[in-house]
Amino acid sequence: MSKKQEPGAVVRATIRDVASAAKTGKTSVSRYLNGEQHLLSDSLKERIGRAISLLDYQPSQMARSLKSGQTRLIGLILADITNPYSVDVMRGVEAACRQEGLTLLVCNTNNELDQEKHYLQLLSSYRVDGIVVNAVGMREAAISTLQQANLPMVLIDRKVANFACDVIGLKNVEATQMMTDHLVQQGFEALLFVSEPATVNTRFDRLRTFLQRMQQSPQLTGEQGEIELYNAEGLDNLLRDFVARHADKHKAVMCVNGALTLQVARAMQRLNLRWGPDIGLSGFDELVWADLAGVGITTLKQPTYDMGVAALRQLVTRIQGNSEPVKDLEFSGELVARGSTAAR
Amino acid sequence: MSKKQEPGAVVRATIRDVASAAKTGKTSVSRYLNGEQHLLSDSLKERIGRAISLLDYQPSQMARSLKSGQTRLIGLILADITNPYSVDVMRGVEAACRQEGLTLLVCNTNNELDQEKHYLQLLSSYRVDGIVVNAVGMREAAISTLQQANLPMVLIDRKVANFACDVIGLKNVEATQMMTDHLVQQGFEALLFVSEPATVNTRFDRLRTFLQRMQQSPQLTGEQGEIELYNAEGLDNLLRDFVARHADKHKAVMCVNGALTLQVARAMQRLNLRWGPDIGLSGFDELVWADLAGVGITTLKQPTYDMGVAALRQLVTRIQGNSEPVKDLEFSGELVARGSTAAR
DNA sequence: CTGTTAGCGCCTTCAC
DNA sequence: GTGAAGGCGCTAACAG
Repeated sequence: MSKKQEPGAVVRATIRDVASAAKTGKTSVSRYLNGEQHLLSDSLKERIGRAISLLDYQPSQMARSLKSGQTRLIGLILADITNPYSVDVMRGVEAACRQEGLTLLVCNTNNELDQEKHYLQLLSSYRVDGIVVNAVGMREAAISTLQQANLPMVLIDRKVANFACDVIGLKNVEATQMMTDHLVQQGFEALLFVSEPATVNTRFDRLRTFLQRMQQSPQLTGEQGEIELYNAEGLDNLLRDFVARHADKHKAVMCVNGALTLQVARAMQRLNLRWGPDIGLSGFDELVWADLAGVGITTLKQPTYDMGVAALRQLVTRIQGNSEPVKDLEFSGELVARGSTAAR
Repeated sequence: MSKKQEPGAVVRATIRDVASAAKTGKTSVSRYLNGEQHLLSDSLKERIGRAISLLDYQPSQMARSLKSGQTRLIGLILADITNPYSVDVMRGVEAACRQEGLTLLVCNTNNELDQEKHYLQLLSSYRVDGIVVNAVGMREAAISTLQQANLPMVLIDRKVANFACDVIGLKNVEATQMMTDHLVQQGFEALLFVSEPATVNTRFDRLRTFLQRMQQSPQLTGEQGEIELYNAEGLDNLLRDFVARHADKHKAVMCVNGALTLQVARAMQRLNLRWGPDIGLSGFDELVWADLAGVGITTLKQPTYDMGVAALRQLVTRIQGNSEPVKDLEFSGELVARGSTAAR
């Protein structure tokens, strides 16, 4: 009698089927599969090989991992896969995985905490060897529960409060100073730092550094604006107001990340403000289209690929038992000056 | 004696540990976990709950799936996660998964056949319930082996030769005609269709349709150029040559996909050709920056999100046992006319 | 209400 | 060279 067959549950040959088809025991098949073929006689190898391809047999990783406790799987949790930054980092992680013989599984949390929790749970319950996380928020406990679970983890870009974990990120202070100084040197007198709500430390660090730096030049104006990414009207108002209040000064806007730079550029277009001639514009994160938009948009490029590689390497050392104190691995960014911040 | 502990293999409490900590049997714990709590006495529930949180117990999905044969997991294989098209589709797939209570695992093949094979194997061996695939190439057998394995699959955008499978894609003929007609109506007389090598049917279909359509207007010139995505020099030459040979005509370039549109825009910038004033430019796939680049770039927008949703829904019907003949689900695109194809 | 038992598919001693 | 037996963590009869 055939065994219970739920719809969608696919019938697969098992090692036992192969064994009986090859008129041998499971052990020999297992040996055949695990590179111990030198222990088998030629005729047996032959029979097993034939049986495998006949039955289209594929060993169940599920069962294998259950036995071994190891999966050679790495999880990558991304807060927003729409963000080119994330994708670029991912490519680094991926390349490093390949080199280590690990397989990468990617999960997108869509900036939702629920999803983050869900995927963290899932990956953990599937016993991945480690997880690289670009967290949604910084004060969330979801992630912490897994720390106890002793599952190796590495954070990317964003830290999580009360969670001791290696973090790979940008030298935010240095980068923000570079960018601020650049704008000042180019002759801008009133600067607006636009950020999404500072729910992650990265945004906060950049803002803080910007404000500190501006305090060193009292003759200049440094302002901040906070805006939700897709609040177009609010952004228009923010910019309009900023421009109006500094009609007689050279003005520039600095965006906390690439996603926001896009929105600000759109807003400027709506307001008939040309970046370059009319107003300065710069933003964190490189954009593939930065050269194509008007006179070009100045960006602060992060070594995303290298950061991804570094994240995975660090994770691997943890997986291998490295128990040094956690550390921050910070990378320097590079200012790519373009027409949007040309000297006045 | 503690059991053998490889580095990186994490110690986890098992259901047995919980059972003994709660002074009960595994079954009760299992029941507790699987929502059959009404069968348990309050005191037992209490004890089990305490034991679970004390030991920080997390059930092993590996073992669970091994038992049930079901994973509620869906795999998504993307040829190029760098491509916004793919990411947009993915968001649709993801949303639909969530609605169905499925979990999505994403794999990026980086346009490498090896990787595609690897991930196909992997997902299959982990017994995912189904796979959505954006294949690397169209004449590859790797994917076909899994067909026999009876694993539900749906293809996105690209077909695979000799592989009977549902395909979700664009109405390429209709879309190409729309775009071609648009360029003709706008007064362009010499059109160049630029494509990456036609290793996937989508590119081929679009090219074919373009050429057919151009034959209907013998007074116009329709040419084609094939170029590798990152061959900048070759692309420059291609464009330069095209422009030179049609010095006296209104010229336009049509790009087979979004990634190529970006490269062509860059090339035009290098050659000091302004899209709009100097030469027409249009491309398949919407681009977030299409409005920001000069006078704007005309695109053919695909309903990517809806396509992702449709792909998953179709996959789910297959998982549930739907055995209708395979079908092509084709979606209409939308021409978004911008300054780059303004009438001459 | 609760516990015992028998596998899911695989790998790994251990014995022949 | 080869195979039988036990167990990885879990669920689902089947008894009490």
